[in-house]
Amino acid sequence: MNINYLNEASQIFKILSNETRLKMLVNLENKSISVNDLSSLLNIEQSAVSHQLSILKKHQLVDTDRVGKSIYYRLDDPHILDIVNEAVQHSSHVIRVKKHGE
Amino acid sequence: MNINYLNEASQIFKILSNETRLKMLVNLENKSISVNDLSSLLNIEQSAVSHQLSILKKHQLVDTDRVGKSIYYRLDDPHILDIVNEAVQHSSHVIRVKKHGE
DNA sequence: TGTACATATGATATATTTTTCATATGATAA
DNA sequence: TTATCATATGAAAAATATATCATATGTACA
Repeated sequence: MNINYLNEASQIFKILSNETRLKMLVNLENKSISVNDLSSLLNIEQSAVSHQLSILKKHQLVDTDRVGKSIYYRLDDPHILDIVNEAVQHSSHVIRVKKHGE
Repeated sequence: MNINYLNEASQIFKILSNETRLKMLVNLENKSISVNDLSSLLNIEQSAVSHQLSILKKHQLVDTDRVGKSIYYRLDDPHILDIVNEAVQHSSHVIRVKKHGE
């Protein structure tokens, strides 16, 4: 394991450690969504959504396009979802093991 | 993407979002290490090490064996390193792209 | 131009994490 | 046994992250 990137890796995990941001990324998997739409979709107020999106954008996980008055967000780096997937699989596995004592 | 596990996934990412804990997991990849040894290895005081290890243990990423007076920690779920690896690869890729504008 | 809509941003409040300090617990060996 | 070493733990302090509120910015359209 290349230990030099552990600091960067921890940054990535920090970004992914927030359920709201995860939901955003997953929802953006195959389409762009405007800030307002994300806000109502996730049931989180606009300002909070903007703040979180700015974090994702700062770290180049998403990028934006303006369409009229709206800003549409889209994944900038779909590979990030592979990491999310690994974690989801890990979770579902752990939960299965707990339930059935495999 | 199975959206039901996003909460659990965010928990995992929360654990992995701390560089100290990442270093611990990576160092434990192929051997057990005592608390004291981890403390001097990572240059972090014993109490802080114990606190972090207890988090890892609570989430079943590590487990312990007592040897004499020492407690040795070992990975309980090596699969977690696959997730770390994905993130490390992501980081090194992003950094390469930044440097060379691939 | 001015009004409304969509989003961003800064400051502050709130919540969560991490470290530190003091001390407890548990095992070994004299 | 008791002195010492190794680790754990609880409480408080320090550091970070997140949400909220007020308001600024930018665009479209009457």
